[in-house]
Amino acid sequence: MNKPTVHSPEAAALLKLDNQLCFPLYAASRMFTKAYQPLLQELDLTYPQYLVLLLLWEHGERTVKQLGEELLLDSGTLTPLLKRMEQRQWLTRRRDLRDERSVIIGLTESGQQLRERACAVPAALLEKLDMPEAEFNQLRTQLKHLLTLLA
Amino acid sequence: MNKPTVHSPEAAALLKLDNQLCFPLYAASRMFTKAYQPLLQELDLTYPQYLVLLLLWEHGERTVKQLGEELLLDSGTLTPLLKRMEQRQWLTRRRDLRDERSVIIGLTESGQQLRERACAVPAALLEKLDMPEAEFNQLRTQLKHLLTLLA
DNA sequence: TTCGATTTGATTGTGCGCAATTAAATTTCA
DNA sequence: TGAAATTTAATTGCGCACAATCAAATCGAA
Repeated sequence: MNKPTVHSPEAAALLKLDNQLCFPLYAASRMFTKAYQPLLQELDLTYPQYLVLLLLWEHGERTVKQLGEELLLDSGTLTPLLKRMEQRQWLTRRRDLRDERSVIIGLTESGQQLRERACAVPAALLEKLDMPEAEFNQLRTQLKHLLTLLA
Repeated sequence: MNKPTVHSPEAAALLKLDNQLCFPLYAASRMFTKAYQPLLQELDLTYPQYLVLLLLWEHGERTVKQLGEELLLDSGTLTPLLKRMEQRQWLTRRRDLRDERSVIIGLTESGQQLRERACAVPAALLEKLDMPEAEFNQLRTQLKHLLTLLA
């Protein structure tokens, strides 16, 4: 089996945007976030901030480390993001008394209440997408599998 | 048909990260870019810069507008990115003499030559992924379809 | 117990990504 | 033709995203 080279037709084909997996992934991810934007703007949230709230609504308090593991984001991204959310009084940041290295993120009253306004967001996006449920579920499953290959 | 509310089980389920399509898309996109990173670093390229070069290698000269349409990026992203690539002498920027509003992006000699080193990148990523070709192709097709729904 | 290794977050610096605005060139059409 | 509308980039400002580094707390083995 010969390896493709720059001179081989295979290598040239692989260098075309149209044959790649990563580009539609990259573009669709940005377009999806853009589809969220008008809905999230009403809540004064960005998409990554919304993701943090999803986890807090679902699980209650989380350490920065846990949020990072679940969202695949590091402290260089999360620390300033969480500080902005703290300033807006949606969440609180405090050191774990049993292990002062950890910072525990919790919801404020406003943060809890935001959930009621956010509950309309996923359904609105589903409607925007207008994708058959079977296709949606299959794509979600495949993306989760891809993620296990990459993470 | 009742609309889901925050109190309904459906709405609560939709607010879980695990049931969403956008999050695995968002996470997989970032992890994919991270998988490219060590390979692109050898070429002194970021992933979006690599995308620009893919188009220039494939099509030759492109205006900023064309690059923006093909990559779904706007001038606020492309202009500084292209200026950095110009500084590194991979491409040239010049006004279209027939329409001074347009800026034409072309490859330098170094930019052309970079193609030979980049041709190994897609195959290396495929190997890293180690995904059956059928699954790869199906996922790519579905993501392209998703992109048409979103773009 | 103590000191080296590990864990955890914070900080710094660079590069996107995008909304909003501006400015210049071109096109349109009255 | 000439003013208004449109097109195209550039600029500005803000928020991620992440590599690299640092500092503090904790853990663990000798």
